[in-house]
This record gives sequence, structure tokens and C-alpha cells, in this order.
Amino acid sequence: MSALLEPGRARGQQSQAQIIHDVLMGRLQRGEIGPEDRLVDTSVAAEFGVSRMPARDALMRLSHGGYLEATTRGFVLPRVTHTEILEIFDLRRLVEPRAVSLVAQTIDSGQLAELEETVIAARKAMQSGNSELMFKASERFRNGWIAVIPNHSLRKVIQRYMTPIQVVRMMTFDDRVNHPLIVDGNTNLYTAFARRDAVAAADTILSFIHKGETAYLKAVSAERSQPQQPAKSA
Amino acid sequence: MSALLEPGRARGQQSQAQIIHDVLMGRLQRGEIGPEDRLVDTSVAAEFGVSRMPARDALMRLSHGGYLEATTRGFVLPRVTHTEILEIFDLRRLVEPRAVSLVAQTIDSGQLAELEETVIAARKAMQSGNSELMFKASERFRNGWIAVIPNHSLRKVIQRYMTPIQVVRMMTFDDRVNHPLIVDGNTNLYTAFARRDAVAAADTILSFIHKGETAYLKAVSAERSQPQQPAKSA
DNA sequence: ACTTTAAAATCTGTATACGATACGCCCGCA
DNA sequence: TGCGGGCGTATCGTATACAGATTTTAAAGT
Repeated sequence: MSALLEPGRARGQQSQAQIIHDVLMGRLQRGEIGPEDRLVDTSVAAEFGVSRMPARDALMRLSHGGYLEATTRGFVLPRVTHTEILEIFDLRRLVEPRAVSLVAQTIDSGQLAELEETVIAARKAMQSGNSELMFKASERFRNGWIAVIPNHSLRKVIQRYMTPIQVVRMMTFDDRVNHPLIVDGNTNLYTAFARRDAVAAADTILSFIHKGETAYLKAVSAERSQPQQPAKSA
Repeated sequence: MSALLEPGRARGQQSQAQIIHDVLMGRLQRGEIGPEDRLVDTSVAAEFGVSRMPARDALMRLSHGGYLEATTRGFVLPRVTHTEILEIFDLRRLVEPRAVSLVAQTIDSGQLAELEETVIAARKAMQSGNSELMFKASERFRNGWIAVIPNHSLRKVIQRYMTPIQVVRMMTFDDRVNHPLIVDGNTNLYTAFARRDAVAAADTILSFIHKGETAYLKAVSAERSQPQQPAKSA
């Protein structure tokens, strides 16, 4: 097919499977793949103009990493259970305070400036009522400080539970009373970073996680009394 | 080739790739694969009597999980760096105290009996001077309590850094003064489990991790002054 | 009209084949 | 004898093909 693109330079940087994996991961992290989307290797392969194998590699890799779930009919977003979300709140309380402490101690001014930008953008988006922009900005803020965690192993642990976090974010974002909590939490965390205050950073994130859990539990009870997306027929 | 084994029941439980993955993972966890072993997909495929694809799937999966490293000349054990090991000691201090606390609160008597068996076996092996048996028993003890961590997400985090732990174990096992530390640490942890004492379990594991780090640092300095395995030519 | 059964479509897993790349080795040359 | 360039081989990445399994669809019988 399009195998004649550039044989000699096929992997300008990486393999096709790697490229597909990264693209799909980006879509997953940006929430561009919904719960009812089904990813099938042949379709993905067709989209990228390659054979099934690289697409299959990427999809299997994502599913083994927990970012997708393999069903008998294609790959879908993993069903995140209530229990798992509670487990991950527990895990976050263990690791994220240390992570932000380390960030506060090691962040440089350039990285700090980037974070400041996202915080300002989130606040402005909230004030102008643009929920989606605020969602993206607060996501960039989180990804930003995670990216500069100096302990690489710790960073990987935190990056691993992005999908459940995404689910929680989407659920809690519907209730606008959570928006100032998020923006203020981000601002406080940024301030602690700017002051290189490791203790304040740890305290802030602990409080932020707690508020997030409260908001999640509230969203769950609200959803149970009035389900917003009746799935299929059930 | 041997495609005629049992076509209708080919996946009695799982795919060939999954079987190969699990077998190799077992070998890795039991330390049966040394630093100079090269795993090549064709060889693995030949050993299991299948084509390259399932073998390749398994190998790539292991490498993406961090259990192997893909080189241009086969898959090898990942070089665990000193920095990474220190990072993981940091991570362990964050998550393992909570993990053993949860275990102490939820373990049932059957699981407790299994753990007791491994503790006794390790002590007897140490007293009779059988290092290898003691190594295996203490490994079974650790795998035992990890397996009963009720928080599934937390369990997966801990299971992820098994390879670096394996490296540390091998390095520190050479020095026999560490053996009683390990056996006593396991015994104390078991005792805390048996008493359902979550606080004691957390304290014990913290102390155990600290001793492990000290022993590791000692082993590193000893190795630097007198390298036991001169790598290649350097 | 409802149930039951059979066929077709769809998707996964595996096999085989081919092209490209990287490394090592050998030979020629200085 | 030492060094550099070309060649061979080992290995990976991808393409294509086929078989098994499962789900869906449709048809037929009650």
C-alpha cells in the first residue's frame, strides 16, 4: 500500500507501532476517545496506513499497560470501578505529597513559568465560564508538575493511574462548584512551588486530593439518583 | 510445525503469547536469567514450538513492562542503575508501610499459615547454612504478603519494581551478615500480621527497608573497591 | 409472535515471508 | 603489523495469509 513512503528512513525516530502507541496514548490522555468507542486493529491500521501488526502491537501494549481493555469485540476504555477509584485516592495520598515536595525542591524557573501560565489560563477560563478550556488548562498544570518529578520511578507510578483520574475529572467537572476548588488548588500548589516550600506543597496536594475525593463521592451519589447517560438498554 | 497439537482447544486458558510471557516472567522473578543471557525471539519461539509472533509479543510486553530491555541484538536484563535503586527505596518507604498495614488488617488464617511456613523455612535454611534455600524462602514470603494486599492498585505498584529488588537481593545476599537481618525482619513482619497489628507491621517494614538500603549501600561500596564481575573488557 | 438453530460476519491469534538495519568479521592497503 | 572499508549474518519490524472463536443476524419451525 503506502509501503513506498520512505523505506530507507522508515523509522526516522521509532517504529510504526511506537508512533501509533504514542498517538493513541495522547488521544486517551486528552479524552478524545469515549467510552463507547471501539478500537479495532484493522481500523487503526487503516487509519495509519500500515498493516495490522503495528496497530495490534500498539493496542496490546496499551491494554497491558491498563490504558485500554481487550474485549472480544475490539479494544475499549477500561471500565473503571468505584472500588478502583477509591483505591487510587488512597494511593495518591501515599505518593503525591512526596512527589510535589520533590518538585518544590528541584523545579527551575523555566518550568515554574510554564506552570504559572497554565494556572493563569485556568483561572481566566473559569472566570469567563469556559469549562472546556479550564479543563484542559488544569490538565496541563497537572501534567506539567508530574513531568518534572525528579524521582523517575515515582513519576511513572503517578503517570500510571491517569485513566482513572481522567474519569474522576470528567465526573466532577459537571458540577461547577468544583471549578473554583480546582483552580484554587492548582494556584496554591503553584505558589508552594514558587516559594520552594516542600511542606506547603505536600499539605496542599493532600488537601486537594481530599477535596477531589469528596467531590467524586458527591458526584457518584448524584449520578446514582439520576443517571445522566443511560447505557444502551439496561 | 506443531500447529496440530490441539487446534480446537488452543487456548485452554490463554494465548501462546500469554503462556510464554508468564513462563519468562517466572524465570525472571526466580533469577533464572542472568545478565549476559540474550533472549532472541526466534530462539524463544523454537523453545516453545511456536512461530516468532507469540514469542515476540511476550518479549516486547516484558520489555515494555520494564522487565527486559530491547537491544539491537536481542532482549537482555535491564541494566538497573544505582540512581534507580535509590529511587525505589524512596518509593518503597512511601507505599509499603501502608500495604503491610492493610495486610495486617485483612489477612485470614489460611494465608497467615502459608506465610508462617515460609518464615520457618527461611530460618531453618539460614541455620543450616543453605543460602539458596533461604533466598527462595524469603522471596516466597515477600511474594506471599504482596499477593494478599487488598488494595489492588497498590499491589500492582509494588509488584512493578520486582526486578530492581531482585538485583538488590542478589547483591546483598553475598554478605552473610545480612541473612539474619532478613530472617528477623520477615519474622517480625509475620508476627505483626499474626497479631493483626497494623502499626507494628508498618514500623517493621520501614525498619526493614532502611536496613536493606544500608546493606545495599555497603554492598555497592564493597563492589566498587573490588569488582567481582569485571564486565567485558572495561 | 416467539424460540431455537444455523450461517455469516467480525475479530483475534498465529504462521510465514520479506525488507531493512546494525554489528562483526575479513581482507586489502599502508 | 595496524587500520579502514566492504560484505555477510543475525535480528528486528512489518506485511500478508489463514484458522479458530464468538457474536450477530437471519431464517425456520412451533
